[in-house]
Amino acid sequence: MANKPDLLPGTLDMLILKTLTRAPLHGYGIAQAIKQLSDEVLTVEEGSLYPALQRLLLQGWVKAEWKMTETNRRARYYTLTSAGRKQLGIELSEFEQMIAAISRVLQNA
Amino acid sequence: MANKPDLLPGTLDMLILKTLTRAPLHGYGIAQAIKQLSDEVLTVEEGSLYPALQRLLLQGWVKAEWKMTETNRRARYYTLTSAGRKQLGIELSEFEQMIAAISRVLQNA
DNA sequence: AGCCTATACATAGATAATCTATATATCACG
DNA sequence: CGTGATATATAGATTATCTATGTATAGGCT
Repeated sequence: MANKPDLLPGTLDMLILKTLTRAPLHGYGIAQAIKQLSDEVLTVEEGSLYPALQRLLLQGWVKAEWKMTETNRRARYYTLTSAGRKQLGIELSEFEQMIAAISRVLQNA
Repeated sequence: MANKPDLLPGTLDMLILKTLTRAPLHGYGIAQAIKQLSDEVLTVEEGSLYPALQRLLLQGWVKAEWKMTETNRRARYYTLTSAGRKQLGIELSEFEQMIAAISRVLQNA
C-alpha cells in the first residue's frame, strides 16, 4: 500500500460481491455505492477496483456484460453468479470471525 | 499474502501495541498472547512478527531490551513508549471507523 | 548419550493486495 | 471550447503478509 489505505486490505472482494446482491452494477457504480453506503469513509480507487473485478471474473464469482447506462454510456455490468453468492457467504463469515477475534484481543489485552 | 492470511492485513501493529499496554513482553510472548486471547483464531507467523517489531522500533513506538525470561532464556523485551501509546489510540479509532463503515455497506447493500 | 519438543530470535524471498499515475473516450454544461 | 463527471483499463511502486530456512538453548524422555 502506498500510504494509508482507503480500505481494510482483504475486504474489497467481499464489499464488491455484497453490492451486487441486489442488482447488477457497473464498476463505476460499484465504487460509488461503496463510497456512499460507507458515508464517504471507504474509497475504492480505480487501480484497485478494476483488477479486483478481473479477479472475480476469473474466479467465476461474477459475470460481465457490456450494456448502455441510463444516461446512454457504454459500461460493463457485473452480475453475481451462484458461486459468487456462495463465496460471499464464506467471506462474510470469515470476516466476522476475524473481527470477533480481534475484538477479544483488544478487550482483554 | 501466500494463501489465506492468519490475520486481517493492516491490523498486526495495532494488535502488538495493544498486547504491550499491560506489561512488556518478548516477541514470542506477544505471538502467544495474540493467539490465546483470540481463541486460536489469529496466528502471528514469525516472518510477520519480527519484521513488524523492527518497524515499531524504527517508528519509536516501542523500545527493546535484552533480558532473561522466567525460565532463564535470553529474550528481547518490548515496552510501549508514550508515542506508541498515542499511535495505538490512532490505530484503534481508525480501525473502529473502518469496521463501522464496512458494516454499513454490508447491512445496506 | 541422543533425540525431540518448545522456546526464542532473525532474515531471505515469494506472493498478493493495495496504491499512484497514466491513458483513452464520451457526455453535459457553461 | 474547455472542464468536470462518467466510464474502463493497465503499468509500476509500495507494502504487508506468508513460507521456508537458519541459529541456539532448555528440558524431558529413552
